[in-house]
Amino acid sequence: MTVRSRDSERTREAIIDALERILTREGFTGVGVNALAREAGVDKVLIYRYFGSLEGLLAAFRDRRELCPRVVDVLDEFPPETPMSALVTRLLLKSGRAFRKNSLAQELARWELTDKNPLTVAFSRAMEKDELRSLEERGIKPDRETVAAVILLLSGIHYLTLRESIKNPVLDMDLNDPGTVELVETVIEKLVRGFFEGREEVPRG
Amino acid sequence: MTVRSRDSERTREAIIDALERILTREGFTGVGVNALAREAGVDKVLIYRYFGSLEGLLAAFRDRRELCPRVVDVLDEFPPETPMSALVTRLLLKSGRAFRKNSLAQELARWELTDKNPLTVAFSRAMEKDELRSLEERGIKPDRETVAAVILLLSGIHYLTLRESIKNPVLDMDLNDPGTVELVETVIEKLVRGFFEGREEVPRG
DNA sequence: GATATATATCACCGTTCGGTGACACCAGGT
DNA sequence: ACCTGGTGTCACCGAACGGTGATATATATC
Repeated sequence: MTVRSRDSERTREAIIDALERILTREGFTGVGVNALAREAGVDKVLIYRYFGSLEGLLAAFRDRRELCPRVVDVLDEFPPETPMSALVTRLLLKSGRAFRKNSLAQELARWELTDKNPLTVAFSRAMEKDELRSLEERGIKPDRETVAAVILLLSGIHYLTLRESIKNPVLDMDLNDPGTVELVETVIEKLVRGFFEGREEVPRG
Repeated sequence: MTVRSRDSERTREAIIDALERILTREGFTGVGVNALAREAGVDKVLIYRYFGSLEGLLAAFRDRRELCPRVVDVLDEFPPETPMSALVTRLLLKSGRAFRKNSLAQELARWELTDKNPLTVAFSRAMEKDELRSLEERGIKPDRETVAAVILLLSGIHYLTLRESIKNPVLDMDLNDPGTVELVETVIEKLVRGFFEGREEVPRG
């Protein structure tokens, strides 16, 4: 065989890239030292050498890749007096759309539901806290119930997306159909609006 | 080795039982012909003989086991004039609690998010349609938006449950803590109530 | 140029995987 | 007694898995 690049940093990147490709293409079930080495065009011993173990590689991936797209800038277009319900609705829709377009994030979410490792844990943290940070950075400090509502709805969106992307959609709800997406988004909007309207009447549970 | 029971029906059951045990104990990643045969105390060739393939075994499991607990009888305690929002809320909470107690259903849900086979497809169908049938059997014909709302919230509940049962809870929300459960259930109740209140004002979208 | 070190390759280990062919056994009917 | 068909056991296959030790080679230093 031809001798390879002899540049350890390049090799590391090649392996991390391979992980990203395999994860996106085949999902977490395809992730293994042999498959990774094959995909990277590299001997598998280098994975152990540079990352210690598969877990180490996952940690390196976590540290060098953006795991989920930021949605912080979503709310800038809204004037400061925009009501909470509109903000939250907008946040959920935008976040859901971004998730639907991001195969890597979907595979990570799938993995995080089945396995616990440095990568999935980090992904969880990043994914969930990002949404809330985008609110808090604007001085909005959501209470526990609001946080729970956002998390619950976002989780539902993720669930439907994952089921759809494996071609086993929930109740034949095809999220590729614009009409279905509109339906779901309408429902989200109504749920959120009703939630906040109810809370204004009863500010303390 | 000692000669085995020589009762094909018993053997079939033993294999199906082994599948149920492995699934409950180790999840879908532990399901394979070798592991199944080992667990059942049976030669793996019998799996192929009696079920044709692993897929065939999954189909047999689907046909002979109750995949998810029925919640049809949940609503009987309610008088017929009970408002929709109360019915739906009650349905979601009951269904969520049942799911949280049912390890097998959780593993099937996990599987169904990652793989598509006769068992996961059947589980999906059973799980989702069961909730709606329990409404329809009472003459309640929910419209598309209500269906979507129920599905979305139920999906969220499942997501949180799966994350919690793998000890990677969403945003440190521990569903074993009664307070957290109460919080989530309160939020569900408020979301649903607000949803239906908003709809009464605007019956046509 | 010789040496040392980092780098990459190769060969191999034991295990598990999905899958198959050959054989042993027991029960039934004829 | 003899065959037949259903049943269970065993041995084996090629492939892929995670993991490791020994070896070649390029580059940097002296």
